Amino acid sequence: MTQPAPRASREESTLARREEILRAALECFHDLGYERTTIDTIKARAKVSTGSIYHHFSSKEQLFAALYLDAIRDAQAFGLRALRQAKSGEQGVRALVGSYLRWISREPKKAAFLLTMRRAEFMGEVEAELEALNHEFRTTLADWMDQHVGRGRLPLAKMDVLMALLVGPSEEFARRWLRGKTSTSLKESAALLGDAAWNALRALAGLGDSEP
Amino acid sequence: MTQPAPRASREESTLARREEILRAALECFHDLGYERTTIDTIKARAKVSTGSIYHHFSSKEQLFAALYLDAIRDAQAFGLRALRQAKSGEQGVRALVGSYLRWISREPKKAAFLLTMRRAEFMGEVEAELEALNHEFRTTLADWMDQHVGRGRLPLAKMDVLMALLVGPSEEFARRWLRGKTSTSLKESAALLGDAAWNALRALAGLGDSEP
Amino acid sequence: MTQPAPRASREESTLARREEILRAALECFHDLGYERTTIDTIKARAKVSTGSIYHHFSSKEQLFAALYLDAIRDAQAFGLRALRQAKSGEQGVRALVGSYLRWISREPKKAAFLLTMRRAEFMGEVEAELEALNHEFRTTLADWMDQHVGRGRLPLAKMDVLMALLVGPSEEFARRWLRGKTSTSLKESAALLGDAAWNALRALAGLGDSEP
Amino acid sequence: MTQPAPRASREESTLARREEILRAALECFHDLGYERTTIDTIKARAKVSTGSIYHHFSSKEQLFAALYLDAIRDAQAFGLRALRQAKSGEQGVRALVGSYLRWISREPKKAAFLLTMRRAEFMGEVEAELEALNHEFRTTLADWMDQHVGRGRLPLAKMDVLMALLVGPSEEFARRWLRGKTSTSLKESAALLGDAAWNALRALAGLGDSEP
DNA sequence: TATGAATGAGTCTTCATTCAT
DNA sequence: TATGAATGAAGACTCATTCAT
Repeated sequence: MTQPAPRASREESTLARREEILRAALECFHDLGYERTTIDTIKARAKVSTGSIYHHFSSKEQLFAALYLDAIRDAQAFGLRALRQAKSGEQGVRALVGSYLRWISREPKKAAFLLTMRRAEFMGEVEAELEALNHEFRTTLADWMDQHVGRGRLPLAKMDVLMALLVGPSEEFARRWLRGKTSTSLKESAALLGDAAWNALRALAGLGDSEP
Repeated sequence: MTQPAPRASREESTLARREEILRAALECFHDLGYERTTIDTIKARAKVSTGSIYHHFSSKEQLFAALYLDAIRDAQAFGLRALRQAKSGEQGVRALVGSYLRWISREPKKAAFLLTMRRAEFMGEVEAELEALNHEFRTTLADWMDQHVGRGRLPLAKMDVLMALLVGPSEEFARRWLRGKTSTSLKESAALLGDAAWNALRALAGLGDSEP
Repeated sequence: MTQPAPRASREESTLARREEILRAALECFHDLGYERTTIDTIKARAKVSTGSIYHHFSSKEQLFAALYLDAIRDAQAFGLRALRQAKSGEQGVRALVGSYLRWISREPKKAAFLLTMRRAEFMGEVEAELEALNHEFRTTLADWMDQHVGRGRLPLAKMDVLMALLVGPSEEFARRWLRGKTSTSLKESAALLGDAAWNALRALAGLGDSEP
Repeated sequence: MTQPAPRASREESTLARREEILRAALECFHDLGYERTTIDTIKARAKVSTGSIYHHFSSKEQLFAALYLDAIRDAQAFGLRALRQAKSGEQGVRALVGSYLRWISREPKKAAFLLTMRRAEFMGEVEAELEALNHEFRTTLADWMDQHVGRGRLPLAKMDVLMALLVGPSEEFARRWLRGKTSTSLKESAALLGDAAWNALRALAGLGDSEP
């Protein structure tokens, strides 16, 4: 049932090396930005050889894109997990906002990557995967809303704005928090941002002040 | 007897050339991104010489930063003008949101620059000016709130979150709109985003459903 | 007999400007070297405009060459004056060495220029003048030797070596002194260097220990 | 069973490439001067890539400095070897002068580099090594003098001047010879320059006409 | 797979020089 | 004559990428 030891160890170390490169690259991009980060910078931080980086990633842009995908996958998984466990509409919205902020505080570098380093030009190679992720997220969210908020209550035309109202404030606040420009902590802001998200949703869905 | 013409023409053409470079650079950065835009690209689009670009801007990064400052100055001026003309709190908040969205639809490239191209690494040289602009904006907004919403109603600790609630949704929506990913137009979204901003402010300030 | 004032003042100021540029350029080249000195550096130090520099000198290389000529003319004039006043061979040789060292201590930057900054590649434009200066110096010196040391005592074949023996040590010492690498002062060294020059000349000329 | 060949070949070729670059650069600098030599010139003459030059040397200036160090190391080693083999003071001084001139005739380009191309501005990066070389040379020479000329006969204060008297004439003569401005050959001049050096040393040390 | 020397196209930037005012 | 903005050729240098070992 166990795999032959040597082979596993080879694969493990290979995987570990790939992870190490990703980790180092994330730090470099975060600290220096895309253009000030060179393959040499990453090589030095990851303590691997140039060739090793190119063995795992086909180009600098692709490495960047891989990190972006990684971050978005992480954040979405975190959010969806919270949503699925929620019993009511209100609880779900608050959980979504809260878990997003919690993820940001746990993975500030990934979050900074997601929120401030997007490079549309580099996404070409991973666009399909990116689309798939976003589609799944939006579909899941829409389904959940149908169930918990009421089918048909949110016309498609308003979905765009709704998304912006749900995540916009959290992302904007997080962006400022990541720059160290807030006096409020992420945790403190979670309740207020959750309130606002829920209120906005209620208003948009034309619900009364309280759910029956 | 005075000779204003020649002198003015030299100064004018000098200024014009600077503006032309900025305009061309904005387009290039917008269309190609920072790293795919070369000085040669800008030079060709602005129809100036390499040296001329470096006569007006000390580096590619500084040119980028100048554009960023330009955009932020533009957007803030637009928003503050709307705010100052407002007679009531509600009107002011709606005007702020509305005018911001209107500015975005009028200057989509500057807006894209502001919302999607920020490069913290490049701001070093203009950080002071950037700080000054932001400080003035926040101060003006806070003063206005004191007057129209009620002094003391918005504790400082909540200002961070309030700002995020006011502009976050508009910016998030605009980001998606600029990417062509929305089915709603900016204009249509303005009312909903204005509602939401005003509701969020009311909730945060603990105001009742209607202002007396 | 006097020239019209305005004209004189114009010419004077023009000359003064030229001198000012030369002075500034000498300092810049001395402090920074040729390639680290830009026209802008000189312009800033001389407090003149770019155009003004090009009004007086046709190129950076020519300005450099002008300074070189200036320095060599200065040094030679100084040396020849001393030589002409000498009554005997010994006195002449010592005076030559001594006055050279004195000039170096008075004009250390010009001396450094002469001794450490020669750029053969740049001398093209002033080669003729340079040749003329050197020819005159060598001729005068040879004539003087004929008179004071004895016609025919110094075969032409040995003139090369003689020149090296007369000025080589002083220049080598001066080079080190200019770099601040000597513990002896120029003044202290003058007597020893004068002795050596005279001894070397005597030996080469096959003279006895003392002149009759 | 061992595989020394491939590994050695990699190292060898790496070293060889570095040497090749140095050789080509020496020729280029010699023929064209520093500023008229471009990296492209060197690359063409050495038949290597631009990147390879920068793999071995961090900048054009540093490449220049490396050549300077190389030349000085070469010349000093040559001189010191001659000195060490000498049995007496006189023989040593003559050997030093003679071997120096012989080195110059064998390595005229390196010698020209040393004697006419020094750029103090570029030495920053190799200053320590330069100091070390010069210190070793002077120390060795001083020790040798102590043994062969007589301890204490040469007060430190005169060492500066002595050095200038020993090498100044040879260097000055060589400079003119390298420019093709001498009618005497290096070889012919060696005897005269050796005589003069020895006489100057004797005079400075206060020795009589002949060593006992 | 790993390594790191080699590559060379591509860029930013500099700076001597010109010239309209 | 003086000015300094404009020019653009030229150059140093970088750095992603390749590939022989």
